[in-house]
This record gives sequence, structure tokens and C-alpha cells, in this order.
Amino acid sequence: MSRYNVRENEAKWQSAWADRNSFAVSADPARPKYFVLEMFPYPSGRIHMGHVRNYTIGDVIARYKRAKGFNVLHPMGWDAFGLPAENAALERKVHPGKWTYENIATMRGQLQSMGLAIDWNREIATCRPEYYRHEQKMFLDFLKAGLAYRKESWVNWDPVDNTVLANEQVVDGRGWRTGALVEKRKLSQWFLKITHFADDLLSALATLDRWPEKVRIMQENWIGKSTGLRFRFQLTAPEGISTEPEVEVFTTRPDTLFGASFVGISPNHPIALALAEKNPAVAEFIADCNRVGTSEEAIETAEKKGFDTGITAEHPFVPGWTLPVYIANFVLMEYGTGAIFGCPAHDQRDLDFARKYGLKVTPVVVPEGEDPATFDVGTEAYTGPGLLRNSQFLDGMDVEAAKQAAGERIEAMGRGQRTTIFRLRDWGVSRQRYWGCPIPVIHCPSCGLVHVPEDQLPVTLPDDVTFDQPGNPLDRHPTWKHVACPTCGTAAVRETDTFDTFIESSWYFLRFASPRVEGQAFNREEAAYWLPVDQYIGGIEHAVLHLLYARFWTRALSHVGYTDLKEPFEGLFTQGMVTHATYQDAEGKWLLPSDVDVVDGKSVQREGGGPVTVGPIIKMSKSKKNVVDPAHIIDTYGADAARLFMLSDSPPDRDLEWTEAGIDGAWRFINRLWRLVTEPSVTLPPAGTSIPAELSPLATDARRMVHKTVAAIGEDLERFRFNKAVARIRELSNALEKLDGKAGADAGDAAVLREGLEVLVRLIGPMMPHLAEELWSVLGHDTLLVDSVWPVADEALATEDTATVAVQVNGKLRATLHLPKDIAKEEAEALALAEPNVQRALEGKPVRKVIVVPNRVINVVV
RNA sequence: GCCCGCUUGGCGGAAUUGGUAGACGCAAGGGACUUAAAAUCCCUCGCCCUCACGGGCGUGCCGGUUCGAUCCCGGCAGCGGGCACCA
Repeated sequence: MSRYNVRENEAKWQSAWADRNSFAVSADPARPKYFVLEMFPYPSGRIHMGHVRNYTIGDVIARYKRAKGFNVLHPMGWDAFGLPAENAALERKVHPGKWTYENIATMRGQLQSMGLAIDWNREIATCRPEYYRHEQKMFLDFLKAGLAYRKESWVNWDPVDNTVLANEQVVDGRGWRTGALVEKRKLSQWFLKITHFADDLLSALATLDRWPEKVRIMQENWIGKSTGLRFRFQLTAPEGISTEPEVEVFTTRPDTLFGASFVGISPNHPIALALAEKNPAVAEFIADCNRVGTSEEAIETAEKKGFDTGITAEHPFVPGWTLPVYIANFVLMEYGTGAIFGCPAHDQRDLDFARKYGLKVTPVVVPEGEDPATFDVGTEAYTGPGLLRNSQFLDGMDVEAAKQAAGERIEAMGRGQRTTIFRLRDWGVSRQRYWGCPIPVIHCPSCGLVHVPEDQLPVTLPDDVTFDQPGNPLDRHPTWKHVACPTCGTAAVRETDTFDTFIESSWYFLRFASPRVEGQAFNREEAAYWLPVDQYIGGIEHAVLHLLYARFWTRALSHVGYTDLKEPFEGLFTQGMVTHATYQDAEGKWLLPSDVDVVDGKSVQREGGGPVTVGPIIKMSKSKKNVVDPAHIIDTYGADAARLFMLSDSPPDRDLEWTEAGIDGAWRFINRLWRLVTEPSVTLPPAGTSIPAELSPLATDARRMVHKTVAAIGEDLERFRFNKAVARIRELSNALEKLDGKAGADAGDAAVLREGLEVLVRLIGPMMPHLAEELWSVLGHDTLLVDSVWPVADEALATEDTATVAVQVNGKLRATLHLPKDIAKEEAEALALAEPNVQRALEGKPVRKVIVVPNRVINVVV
């Protein structure tokens, strides 16, 4: 019994593909194209299991589509700018560029060891000036077209490090490195007008029918279109306080206006800021609110707090009815007008707030079946449908009619108008960091903002930077930032902020169409051929930001004339995470899975046998040390086993638990396939031998299985049901093993076995390409499997002529019958009723009704 | 807090999306081969009653629609993910 030599074979076939440039492609309008793209990796150092899963899935699709005759573009690149490189610079005193390029070299080797069908000639790295120069040009074009602008915006500020923090660097309101309380600060930053396309980004979601429903819903919610009413309250300030005469609020519930009990303004509302200048208590309250953090989660989960300004607002419909004006920590300056009116009975946040400050709670919408006289909301706001009460001219209307009536009245009064607003905010793209794409503008004391002239692009990063001081190295660089103004020649400074790294990933798919073209971001014709991406594959964590930004960027590029592309990604698949159990020693220190052994069913430390606590199965992460290094796995079991494991058992959109037993199982199956093909018990007839007309029953069954499997696996792969495809491969190999065990006497059996093995090998090609290639050659082919076509199922051979029909009495299974396909209903009914077990279940009771579902079920109702 | 998802044997999962629940695999138990082990092969394997034939129960929980519900509807619980400077 032989064993498959993984190392030798995987290396052999990888060189064979590389030598023949098997996966290099070029645009060919005569052939149908298929663009498979996995989200490109951040070069963090080594590949992790998430990458293995992502790229295995993409590779199966790429190889399958290739075998189906498509001209398949399957490229790879590196999302190479980003924060981790700067952290590495800080911690290990290594230049971010050097660190990044070394990581790329390592990870390229690791990905290549997976045997991916990738056109490596198209590899790109976004940190190279040849790449990012084009996005500098795009940005300037957006600027000219009015799609980019500058405004003040809030950031998380670490007062010790003097640096801006990402949300993830803020832990419990403190800087992750310094532990200092984080402040909100205002900085002048660059924004891209994604809101210009808000409506289109929303409505076009309906055209993305090959996207997961949940991703579309997430984007829909993110864009958050809502229709409502924008109107002004008149303000009265008490003695000694001056304020604006009016405040404009936005509401989606104008119907509840008669239930209003306060007006809330954002802590960063101009009125609040003006008050703060005169009143230290207001300033203190605002500072307090600003310590909460910038994320919506932080703001919404924080305790509702308000500051009574003493100012009052007059109700628009009831002269003399005044509402207190609070500065409220849950009112967002970025949304609507930064001011609201609170109707506690019908909004949970308003209710929490009102209960805390003892404000009146008046229900004005009463659900059907409730008595308006006694209806009360308690601690839970009522947000459902109902009829208006306590609301003067709105009384008796339903919610929708009341919204309209209130809106019309406000408009007639000239105090406001009905509008549509979006939750979506413009995209802030300025980052106060070094390792990113420089923003190509210059600040001139006399000319103001000046674009870097196109012939001076790219603006490249200086190499001589240090990370020994806090803040952005570009900002304190002795020479780089100082330039002569391109317009007037006086001393000016460069913009020292760099772009958000989501920009690079917003157009890399276009660059892949013509990755080496100079002077333009991409060749228009080649992009028109390859784009859109037919199948995009990546993690669900990118459901909103990356995917929305890429959709926006594509529209913006179309807007300024780069392309006619509407949507970048026609099909999207989001895969689940790779998880693993966690381990801790007696002191609570995390342990690597490779440091843990199982002895007599108990987990112990490999070194010394110390006790191990087995923790929950969670996403592999460095911090919890529950990681398994793919390089080690590939080294031990081979790429095919790792790939097979990734595809087996768990559906690809769900989480996958990595286990030692699982990879062992994959390895065993690979050897089983190896033996099945290399050591048949009979001499196989030569390839292409025709199948005799007369076959043994076993061979007939096996042959039907072969053709059924071909049809089913094609369907499974199209629908991303890799786990089912693997199960079918196993079933087919079980059937062929059985045939082989019996074969020998009959030439028909051997011919069917040869046909089956040939099909089997072609079917495993996308999943286990090295093994498949080797077995293809063992079967006597001198061509490469990657160059052969996908098998075609013979429908006539794949269909059964009998059906297994369940016979139920009152819905309970009492017998199964093997009936000829499409037998007459009456006949089937008679046979079913004749079954002894059915008769016993009937107990002589009269049959009321018989339901016959052809080829499926017969249900006798008594 | 808001939004989204998930829940089926000891475990991962399957069930042609309203028609035989548990395909395929993992683990476990028993057996064969072997001096022995590994590898490999064969058998059993949702729970309960029964020597068996067979029967009862069973898809997180409660209820509904239906001849028939893992699937559809209403309610509840648990777990997980996202929330604008991580990518």
C-alpha cells in the first residue's frame, strides 16, 4: 500500500503550471470572461487560516470556470498601506516600507505554496508610487468636479501621544497605548462627497441580485434614507443669556408634535458652543459628552444626559406652549440638523431622557384596542401604528395621515419643509499618519489651496522618517513638507495628512485589468472587457465600508469620465471565520494549540504536562493565541489537504472550526483517492475505451452515480455549496471503491471504473489541484489537467427509473415503496393501501382522503 | 442602544426550500489483519420501549397555519457579528 508523496508532487505541479504560465491571461473579446477576485490581503507578515479559506474558495471558482471554458482573470495584490506597519516601526524600529515589502515577499511564497491558479504577472502593491500616483490624480479630478472638499471634523485625540486614534485604539474611553482619557477634537480634514450618490447607492442595491441579502440590508441601513420634516422653533432666552432666535430641528415623526416635551440640541451644536463660551458649567458638560467617543455605539449606550439651558422653544402649533431646550448627549451633530424635539411617549431615547429629568410624557398615538383615556407607556415607548389623540387638528388620523397633515401645516406656516435625509455621511479620508498615500495638495499662504500639478505627480513619501516622537512624521519632517507654491513660487507647505487606506481598495479591481499600464490608472478597453468582477469573495466584516466605498469610487470615476462601469462587483460571497478552541495555563496565560496535547482525553501542556483550561471556540486571533499556522499545515499535510479541509463540512458562509482531527481526515481521504486511482485491483482499459452496452447491475449503478455526481457537483459549485460537493466526491469514491472491489471478471466493470476514475479526477481538480494533476498523469494523460475541460453529465444515464415513495398515514411514515417513475396516481394509491403495515395503521378506519405527490409521498388521511 | 445573522445526534453538517429528518464526515464502541503498534478493512451508532416484527418521542422553547412544518406565521430564549480612523 503506497502513500501519496505530497511534497514532491505539489512542488512538481506548481512548477509545471509556472513554467507553462498556465494562469496568465489577456483580454480576448472573442471569449467569455470571468473575473474572480478575493479581497486582497493586508501584508501583516504571514498568511493566516482566514486567507487560506478565502483563497481556496476563490481558487475553486477560478479553476472551475476555467474548465468550463471561461477566460478567467484571477489576480493577486497587496493592500499595503496601513496602521500595522507604523506600529511595527514603533515597536521594532523597522521602517514601515521595509517591513511591508518583507512581509509581501514572505506571504507571496506562502500563497504560492497553496497552488493557487493566479496570474502572478498582474501582482500589485498599493504602497508603490506606480499604484498610488493614479489615486492622487483621481483625487484631483474629484476635487475639480466638486466631489472632494475640506471641513472641520471630530477625531479621537490622545493628549499624551498627541495623536489621532482609530476607534479600535480607544478602549473604554482611553488611549490603548497611553491609557490617557481620549478627547474629541476638531481638525480640518478632507472629505469625499459620497452623499452625492446616496440615492443611487441605495436604489442600485436592488440590481445586485447576486449579493447576499444581509449585506444589502446592512448597506441600506447604513445609507439610512428617511423622509421627514425640517422646521424651526422660536427661542426665548432668559435674562442675561443671548442666543439665536430660532433652532432648526429634523424629525421623522411630525405626527407626534403634540406629544413634544423638550427640544434637544447636540453638545456640538452652535447654540451649545455659544453658551459654553459664557458659562463654564455648559463647557464642562460639553467636554464631558465629548469624552464618550465618536462611535455611534458609544453614544447610544451611554447614559442619557442633558443640560437644561434655560432657553425655551415655542411650540409651532400652540402659541404660548413652551418647551425647555436641553443640550442632550444622544443628539448627533452629524445627523439631520443636530437638533430634535423630544416626544417621550413614542421614542425610547426621549423616554429615558424624560424619565430622568422629570419631563411630561403625553401619549399622542394610541394603538387600536387601547382606551385613549387610560393608555400609558410606562418604561417602553410605543412606536407602533395607531390613531392620534390629544393632538388638536390631528386627532383621529392614523400615523401616516398625521405626518402628512402636520408637515403641510408647517409648510403653510412657512416654518419648514418636508425633506429626505440620509444617515450616510461624507467620507472623511484624511489620516494623520505616515504610511499612506500622500494627499496631493499644497497650502500656500498667498494662493490658499493649490493642487499639485499633474506633471509633478506622484507625490511620494520620504524614506528618512523616524517614529521616536509622537505625531505624524510627515508633519515634522525637516524638508519634505516645505515646497515652493506651484502657482506663485512663494514658500508653501504640503498637506501632511495621507489618505484613508480604504481608498486603495476602492479601485484596485480596475488596476488588475491592466496592472502595468503607465500614464493612466487602467486601460479603458481592457477594463471594459474584464469588469465588473463576476465573483468577489471576502469576509462579512467588509459588508458596509469597503464595499460601499468601492461602489462610490466607481461612480465617482464614472462621473469624472474614467469608465462607464456602474457597479464594481456583480456577485459577492461572504465567507465565515475560521475558529479554534482557546487554551490557558494555570496562570491564565494563553497557549498556542501546538503547545497543547491531549492525553487520556485530557488537555495538558506538551512541555511539562501542566494543566490546561480549554476555553470557547472563537475566531483565530493572535491575542488569544488560538492560531494554527497554515504554512506549518501545508508543510505537514500539503496544500491539497488544507484546501480540502477548508471546503469540507462547514458551508462556506458559516464559521469553520479548525481541528486536528479534521485535517487528519482530509489527509486520509487524499490517500484514499490516491490508492483508488493508482492501485485498482483490475487492469484498466485504455482511456477512451467505449462502455459495453450490457453492464452488471453494480456497474450500472456506479455509472448512474458517476453521471449524477457530475450534474450535482456542477450545481453545488455554482451555488457555493462546497461542503456538499465534497460529500458527493466521497460518495462517488465509495461507489467506485465498491465497484473496484468486485470488478475483475467483467470487461464492462473495468470500463465503467475507468470512466468513473477519469471523471472523479476531473471533479477534484478545482479542490485538490496537485493530487488531481498527478492522478490525471497516472491515468495515462500527457496533457495537463488544468487544460482539460469539465466533464459533462449524460442526463439519460443520470436519471433513475424508479422512485422511492414514502407512505404515510396521517402524516406518519408507515412504509416505503419503490415505484416506477411517474406511475399513475391511482395505481400508486392502490399499492400503498395494499401495504400490510399501512393496513395495520388504518385499523379498519375509513379512508377520508389520499394525497399523492408523484415520486415523493402518499399520505393516507383517516 | 440600534441593525443583522445563527440555533438539527456526542461533534461538523445534509434534507431537491412544504413531502421518508440525520446524506457525507468526525468522534466513540466492537471485530479483522499484525509478534506488537501505526496504517488499512468490516460492523454498530438520535433518544426511549421491544429478543425481534414493530412502536413512541425528536430539528433551541411556546403557540398557530397545513393532509403533512427543520422549512411558512406570531411570541420567547440563547449565542454571534457590525455600528463610520483596524483592514
